[in-house]
Amino acid sequence: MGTTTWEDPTVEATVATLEEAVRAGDTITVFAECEVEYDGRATGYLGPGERVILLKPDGTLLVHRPAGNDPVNWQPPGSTVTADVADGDPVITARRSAPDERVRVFLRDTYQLTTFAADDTAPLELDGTETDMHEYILDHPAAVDDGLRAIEHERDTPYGTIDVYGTDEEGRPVVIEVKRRQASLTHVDQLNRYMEQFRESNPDARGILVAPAASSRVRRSLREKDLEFVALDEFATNRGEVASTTFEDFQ
Amino acid sequence: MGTTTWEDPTVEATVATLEEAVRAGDTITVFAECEVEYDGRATGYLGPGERVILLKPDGTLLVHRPAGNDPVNWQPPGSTVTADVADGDPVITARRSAPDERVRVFLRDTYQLTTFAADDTAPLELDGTETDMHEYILDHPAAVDDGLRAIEHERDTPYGTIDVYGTDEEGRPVVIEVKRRQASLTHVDQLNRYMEQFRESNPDARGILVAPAASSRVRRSLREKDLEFVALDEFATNRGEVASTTFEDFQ
DNA sequence: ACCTCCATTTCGGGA
DNA sequence: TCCCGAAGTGGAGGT
Repeated sequence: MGTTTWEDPTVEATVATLEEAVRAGDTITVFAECEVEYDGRATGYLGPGERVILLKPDGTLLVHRPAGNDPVNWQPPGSTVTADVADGDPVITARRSAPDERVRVFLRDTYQLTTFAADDTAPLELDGTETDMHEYILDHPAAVDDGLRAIEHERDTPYGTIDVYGTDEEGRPVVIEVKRRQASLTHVDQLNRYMEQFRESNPDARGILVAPAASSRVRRSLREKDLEFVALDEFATNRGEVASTTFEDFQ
Repeated sequence: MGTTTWEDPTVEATVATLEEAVRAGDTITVFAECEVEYDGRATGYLGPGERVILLKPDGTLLVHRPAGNDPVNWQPPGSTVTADVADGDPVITARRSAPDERVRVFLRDTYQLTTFAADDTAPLELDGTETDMHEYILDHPAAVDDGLRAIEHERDTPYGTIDVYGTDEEGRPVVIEVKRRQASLTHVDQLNRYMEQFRESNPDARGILVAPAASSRVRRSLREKDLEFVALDEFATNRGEVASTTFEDFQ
């Protein structure tokens, strides 16, 4: 709790502060002009520019430009972060193995450095995921097919995991693939992969793709493979509305 | 260039500074204890905790916990960011349409706030991508199949784009799907989708999945669909080695 | 705007 | 550890 900030720190102060903050398990930001080098699964180089660098106690390193959702360079959790001097400038190195890769940030001009002993244990509560949709179907099988029953969840097969499994009114096996957003051809592929295998031993099995919507192309592809589509609105997952939800709703 | 920092700003100063910095197009970080509410494609709530909030002039909002590569809450570029007061605390709101969604960050205790007029136009140079692997195959077709020739790149078909296309020693068409990492069942699906269509007019066409490795399940699935697998090491993309690459290599 | 597919995808769960 | 599939995926490129 609480932050400590250095403005325009010297090279020595930057390195010493980074080393100490990493050792202490602080969360750190650095505002600097820098160059970035990455070597691992791919190889990258980013020329000089002004960025925000974020270091976390779990070994995460993020380099953010002034635009874009994703960091321009990064190293995921589990990396080892060190600071030293090269060619008279501070260098932050984040390295990990499995895969063996390394990011190095060359601080050409360090404007500001902040350390922060952050404490955060609150869990993120998230509703409206695909799992929520699975549960909705388990609770309301008729929303997918009249007479659907004997429901099973996350059934493992040699060709992947079936989202929801059951039998229909006539006792035929039903394999259901659930998507929380617009269905695509890859989703048809996925269901088809299960069904090709499943129908070898259950020729009359039905395969149903459940999603809020599907293009005509997806629907055609399903028909060609003798598969079905059921539109189940995403709001079936009980999520709120942007316009009406307020902070108080969570209290 | 240069940063301005406020320590423990008042509620009024926080809101005024945020509004001014957003208007000015600054990149902003806030260290604070906060709660976060999200409503849009899904619905989320994150209880009190100490986090780093990053705001960018393109409308990006990121809320980072002290652990994890990904932000715990975010709003992608294009969002409209505003600051106001609710229940006596500063609130940052980032909203966008298409999809209509909103993130609100309730600052319960603002430790520090920094604004940064960052200038960064350097392009990221990245090698070792899948495109690089395509080019390697075009230059070294024998690495995939002896006698492979008449190579074409990114060949459009009515059912998707084929990574690499050619003919083999016997003149049979060859469709190649390239993956820069371990092949998975979804990659088999993708190649199979092209091949099902392609073989309707070219029954003797070969389909090859090229990747650094593939599980036995993937290999079995390929065999069953009369498709082939060729292991092509990722280092074939000419990328460097972690142990030997230095900053000087880029100069 | 929709669709497709890559990504240094990351992340979580299960075997 | 590997493998598989979801993600509020984001981002790019084409139509």
